[in-house]
Amino acid sequence: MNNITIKDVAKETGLSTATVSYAINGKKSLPEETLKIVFDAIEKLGYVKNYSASSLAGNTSNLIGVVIPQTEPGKAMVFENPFYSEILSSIEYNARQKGYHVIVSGTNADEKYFNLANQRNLDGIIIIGVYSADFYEGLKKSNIPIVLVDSYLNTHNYDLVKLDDYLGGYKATRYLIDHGHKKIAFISGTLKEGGVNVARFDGYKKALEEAGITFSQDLILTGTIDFESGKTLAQRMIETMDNTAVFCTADIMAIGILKKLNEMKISVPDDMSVIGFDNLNIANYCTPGLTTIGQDIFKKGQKAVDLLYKAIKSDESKKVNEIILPIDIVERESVRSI
Amino acid sequence: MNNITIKDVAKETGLSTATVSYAINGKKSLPEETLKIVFDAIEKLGYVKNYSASSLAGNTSNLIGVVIPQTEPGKAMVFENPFYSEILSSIEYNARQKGYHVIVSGTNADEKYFNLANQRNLDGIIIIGVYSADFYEGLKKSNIPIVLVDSYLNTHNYDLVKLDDYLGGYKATRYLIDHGHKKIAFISGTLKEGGVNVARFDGYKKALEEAGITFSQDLILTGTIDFESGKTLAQRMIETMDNTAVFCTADIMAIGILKKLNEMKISVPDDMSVIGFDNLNIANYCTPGLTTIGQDIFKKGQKAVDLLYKAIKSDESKKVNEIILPIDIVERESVRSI
DNA sequence: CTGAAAGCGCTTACAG
DNA sequence: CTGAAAGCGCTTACAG
Repeated sequence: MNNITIKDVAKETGLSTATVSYAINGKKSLPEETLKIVFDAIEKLGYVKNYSASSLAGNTSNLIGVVIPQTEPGKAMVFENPFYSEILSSIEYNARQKGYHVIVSGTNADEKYFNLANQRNLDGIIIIGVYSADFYEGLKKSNIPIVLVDSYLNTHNYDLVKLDDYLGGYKATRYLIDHGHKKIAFISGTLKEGGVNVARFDGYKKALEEAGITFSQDLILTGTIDFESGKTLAQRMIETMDNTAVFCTADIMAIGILKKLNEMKISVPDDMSVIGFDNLNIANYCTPGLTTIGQDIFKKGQKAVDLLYKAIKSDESKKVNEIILPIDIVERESVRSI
Repeated sequence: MNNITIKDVAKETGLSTATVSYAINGKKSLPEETLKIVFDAIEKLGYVKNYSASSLAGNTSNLIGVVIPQTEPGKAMVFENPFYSEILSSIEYNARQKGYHVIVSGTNADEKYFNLANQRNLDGIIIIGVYSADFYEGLKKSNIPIVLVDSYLNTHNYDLVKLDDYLGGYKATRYLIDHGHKKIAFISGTLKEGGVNVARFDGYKKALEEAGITFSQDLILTGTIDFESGKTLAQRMIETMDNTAVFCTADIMAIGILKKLNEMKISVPDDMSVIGFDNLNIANYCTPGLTTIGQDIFKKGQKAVDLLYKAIKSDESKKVNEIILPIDIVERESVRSI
């Protein structure tokens, strides 16, 4: 308590608090000498900036918010899908390198989030996934820089980073076709407008069409993006289809499929080929290893932070940046040729 | 921008900012009428509290910090072990219910963390795992309430929540013994003083002793708590021991063991029985399902928040609280009788 | 190149 | 029961 403040540094150096502040924030170019004096004193006294004060006075909080979808409104366990913990980890790391702290909040992503943004005077927000129109409207009221991750819904012209999901869907399906499969099921989370699943679905259909395979709605199954839903849909798949392969748009669901098939004594890949999407760590952990469409989640987080940082720093220049990260097939053991 | 402030509310209601503040914070008991007037105005104007200002003026930030161990100093990917994302999720959720936001930071848990605590004026800190003496020293300087999770190193008398790790180690080993195993390997992360592994190790030895089985150092292997290390140690285990079962003190490592054994064509549980610790989601995802010592991670996070909240609110009354959560065996398919 | 001073939006003794 | 006012620790025009 009774902390070292900028005043103490001023006293110690014989300079004014203004000069100390200028030195710390590098907003005015001060002579080398002055800088050294200030930084020496800071070092000596062990001064650290009080962000509450700085945020109040200057309207920069060095705090960024990350919005992550929740399975159910108001619930915990935002991280049941490891994709989110992996990307959050990357965001936190990259933000830290730039001097920002991260507030994750399971706040229902509705108008309410706008409150958090104001209460904490967030410098920027990274939004992962797709939300209701209300949510974006609410945020629009503030002028906080925003970066969208994995969203095709961008009526507000925010910066965004995503994958070529269409290509991913295409490649996954094509990979199965190249391995001789013709009856290929498609399992995913809800086909929500603006979400990644729709794009992946389109890629799936394109690959089918290109190979002269007739698309059938009977091979399509959707649920929620979690392990249990994967299990449930796997069972339904076995009961209602005679497919030889399945493309599942989320590894966490694909793992559920693997598990259920194993329980049903259906061998992967001997009796059924499975390909996922994400290349989560668990795709590597499970047995058989899951062949999947790999994305670089660390880089995704990094790019999101980079874009946000630029937007925060440059206020103006509202040209929209869109970064599309590459995807690749990661071959493991869950697909076989027939 | 140009936000609604307490002043606007004061103007709207014809009261002073002091009264509005009192109403919001409920620190003085105001007449029902006044409260209603204030809250109606707040509702009408859409006022939200500016936490920066509140933190500056009042020294309560409604912000809590969570310290999570890092595999390597300064690195990202704090969440390679899903245990951390699971407990963080619980902490965030429970903190939110009480009106707190959470800052996770991969800050190296050294003296530096003290800076974060000051910069952000944290109301409290939850520390998961065991750190260097420096770290605790640094924190001691502030008077911020702290709750330790999974630590036996408590020279500073902080509140803490943990498991009966000794009992867990005992039960796991006993379970294997009851299934006819006598040569039981022990695999864990570093046996760091004050950490959970030491306690689990003691439980392991106790069970052995009780069953009249001679302890052998040759059956002990330690590494880092991650998937890859699990794989590596599994190989070493197979090459150097003739055990029939292994107790691994972390599911994430046990999953690595399962994977490597599968690669080596050693069947679990036919050729080798494996029991883990944690009951992570992935213990359920993998095949065969991992039998493990289950802990309630959600509750662990919840209790940590509860203790912290009490400590924040009650300033005084420095009696140390210690909560020990129960553990249980979760039976799946990775252990067989011999 | 540097400083005096106002102000950011709250909280809280203190007075009435 | 309510209000005037000081103060928390910064930042930033403005002046010199």
